[in-house]
This record gives sequence, structure tokens and C-alpha cells, in this order.
Amino acid sequence: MTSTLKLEEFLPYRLARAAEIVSRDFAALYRERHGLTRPEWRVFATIGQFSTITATAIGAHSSMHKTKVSRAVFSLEKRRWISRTTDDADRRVERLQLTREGGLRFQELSSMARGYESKLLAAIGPEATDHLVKAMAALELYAADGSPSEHYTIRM
Amino acid sequence: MTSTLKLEEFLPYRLARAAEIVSRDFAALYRERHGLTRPEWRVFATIGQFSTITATAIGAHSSMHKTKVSRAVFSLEKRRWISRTTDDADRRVERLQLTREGGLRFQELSSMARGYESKLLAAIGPEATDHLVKAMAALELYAADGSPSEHYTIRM
DNA sequence: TGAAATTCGTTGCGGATGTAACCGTTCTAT
DNA sequence: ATAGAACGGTTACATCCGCAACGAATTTCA
Repeated sequence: MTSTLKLEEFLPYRLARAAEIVSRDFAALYRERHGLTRPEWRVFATIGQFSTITATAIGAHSSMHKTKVSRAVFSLEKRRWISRTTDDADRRVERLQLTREGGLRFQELSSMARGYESKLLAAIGPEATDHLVKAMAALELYAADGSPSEHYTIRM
Repeated sequence: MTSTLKLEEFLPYRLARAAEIVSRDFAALYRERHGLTRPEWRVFATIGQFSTITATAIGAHSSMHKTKVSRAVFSLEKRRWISRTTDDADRRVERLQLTREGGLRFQELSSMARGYESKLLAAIGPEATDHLVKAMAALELYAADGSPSEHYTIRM
């Protein structure tokens, strides 16, 4: 007779729950201060990081479904934080970049993000931080080759 | 001038992505073999763990919104994997338990879950496993007191 | 005792999301 | 050169989700 499974000891569940709490906690910041949604935040942060990038590349880099990216791009453009430029060489492609306004917001959001991360890591302490970083690195490696999940568009 | 934020180095993002990959990977198993959704799996696993439990308690234990629990309970009941019994002492409460069929499925799903977890941990190795366990423990502790996120119903 | 507040669980509704189909553009291969 | 495959990005549709409001049952407290 096998012992009964305990959800609170099951690592996939613990991982999902921890991630959800942290994301929700952080999302409250940019939602309250800027009215951004999670997909918008990710798309915006990715464009800021690369200066200029296409929607497809954003999806690949930020692990987001292309329809999510498309909708977030639309709403960020409406907000005038980013702008599009159709690529002359390949007119299917649209290059995305921050506007002047977007650049300013990106600075604010970057430092808010770093601030949140620092606070979180300080709260759990240096040893747990080290463990977290190493665990994430191992999982990313696992996802890169090991994982058979090809169901979804995204890949690490 | 602050250096630009890199999403792939930002821990809340890495945590969310790792959790999503693992959850999706594992969900593919119970979806393909049993047609369960993620909320259904969690509710079912919780009832199996406690033998008999109320919907409210399931939400608290599995970090799920009560409407999600309600809908998952409905569909598990329709599937005849669980049954309800109105509490005589307090007739607002419904006690939930596995049916005979549900008990069998729970055994299958339990061992599938343990199998998946073992495979995952073997793939990342014993050191990374240790780091992961310790990191999760620290984050759970953080969420228990530290986190100011009282927005949502759930709490760890 | 009885009115107000609280709790358990469900549901209507609006908003978000993924799938699949689609349009226009470019590449491939004959 | 041209037909068909492939690609970038958008959108219609069905589904999922959380909030808020709800009904029924119970508890609180004056």
C-alpha cells in the first residue's frame, strides 16, 4: 500500500504556488502604479531590454504565446509607450521600440523591479537566495533539453 | 545610469517560467490519460489526501479561489469520482469524499505524480533537488508572514 | 428572542487566454 | 517564373477565471 500523496509536499505544486505568490505580489506594484497587466509588463520589459525587437522574438524570449504578445503590443502602442516600424527588407516584420515616454517609464519600472527583487531576496536571506538561483538554473537546463513538453509554443 | 533590466535574470520571472514549464509538463500527463484540468487535479488530489473535506478547506489548502473549487467539484462529481454529503450539524457545509471509482483513480494519479516528481528530481540531480527544496521552504515562510499581498483569497 | 452580521457554496458577468483559421509577405524548389 | 510551403502577425470563437452579488444556514449580540 503506497502512502497517500500530500499536495503540500509535492514539488511541482510548491513551485507553482511560490511562483504565483511572488508574481502576484510583484504585479500589484506595476498594476497599482501604472495599470499594467502581466503580459504588458513582460512585453514592455523585453522591448526595453533589447531596444528594438520583433513580436515573435518577444514571445520566444519571454515565454509568451504570440496572441498574448500581439494584444499586449496593441495596448502598449495605444498607451504610446512603444511604437512600430515596418521592416523595409521584410514587410511581414514589425520592429518595436520604446517611445520617449516609454523610455522614462522603463527606467521607473526597471528600478521598481530591482527594488522588489532585492526586498524579496533580503527577506528570504542569502542562503535561500543562493539555493533559489541554483535551483532555477538547474530547472532551466532541464527545460532546455530534458522536458518532453513540446505541446506549447514557448520554450525556455 | 542604471544598467538595463534583463528579464532572464529577474528571479520572479525565472520562478514563474520554471513553474509554468513544470506544471504544463506534468499536466500533460493527467490531461492525456484522464482528461483532467489543473483545478480538477488539485481538488481531486486534496480530497484524496484528506479522505473527507469541505470545499472551503480545499481552497485554503490548495491555494485555489473558491469559484474554481466549486466548478472543479461539480465536474468531478459529474464524473462520479467524488460524492457530496451535506453535514447534518451545519447544513451549509458539504463534506466531499472519493467514490469507489475515485479511490482507484486516486491511486493511479498518486503514483503518476510521484513518478513524475522522481523523474524531474533525478533529471536535475541531488544537489539541485536539495536547493529546490530549501528555496521553496524559504519562499513559503516568506509568503506566510512577509508578503503584503492580501489581494487574493488564497494564502499559503 | 430576533435583527444584523458572517459563513458556505453557487452563479452572472466581464475580461483574459489559447486554438485554429486567416491575410499578406517571403522563401523554396522545380 | 511560379506554385506551394513557411512565416509574421491578427482575430473569431470557445473556454476559463475572478469579482461581486446572491440564497440559504448559522452565529452574534443587544
